[in-house]
Amino acid sequence: CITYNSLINGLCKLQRMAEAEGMIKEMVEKGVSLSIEAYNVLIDAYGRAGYFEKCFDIFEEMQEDMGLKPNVVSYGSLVNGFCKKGMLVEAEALFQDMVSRDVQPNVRIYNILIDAYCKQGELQKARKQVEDMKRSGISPSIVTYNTLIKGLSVRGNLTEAQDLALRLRDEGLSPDAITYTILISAYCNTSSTQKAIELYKEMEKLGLRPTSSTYHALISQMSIEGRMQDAENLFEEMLQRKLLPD
RNA sequence: AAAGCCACUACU
Repeated sequence: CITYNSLINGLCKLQRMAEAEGMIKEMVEKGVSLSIEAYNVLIDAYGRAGYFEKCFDIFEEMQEDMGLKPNVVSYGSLVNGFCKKGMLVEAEALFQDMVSRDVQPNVRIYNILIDAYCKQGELQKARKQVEDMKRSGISPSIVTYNTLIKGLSVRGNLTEAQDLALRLRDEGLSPDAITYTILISAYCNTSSTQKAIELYKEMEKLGLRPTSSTYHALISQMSIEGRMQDAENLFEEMLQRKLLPD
């Protein structure tokens, strides 16, 4: 099962979807039972490529051939495909369709929608989606917060982004390396270098591992400011951590 | 060792 999945997944990632699909057809003909995961990776790959018709075909095929009902991952994959192409109307419609079929949403599919709203600059809709999610009994995850924090940062609302980063603790969550990297990059981009450095230190204190993009943001900002020694020190530190410069 | 190896967030 895992081997089939990784094989199909590998083919999909290599954009050899026709082969992946052919393999599935062959398996169906031989009467080999296919997992829902195998179908889902196919939906994901076609969705990312924008072949939405194909996705709907697969939704039907999986039911007809294997009696598999699409689950939240099947829907999530296609909703994500729509969202990444900016097709929010279709994404919302599909989400509603899923709910009407009694497939329970989870935090991840909400996050997909929330991210799409943020990327379109629809912060109000994003927040509303978070409220809807909470009301239906689903708690936000750190990804939910990171998504909102990024959305706010991009629109220059760093104050609120920073505030959210504090408030996520009220939900029993802890910021992760991505939370810090988003904020550090945002502060660097607005030349609030001191603030960025403070966050970097805080991150260290919490034992969160900076990534190469965390360093990249700090080092390039320091270079811009002519703080070559600081930049070099950070560069050394990055190398010591076996992170490659990007 | 166990887990994980089907969809979500920074950078790419």
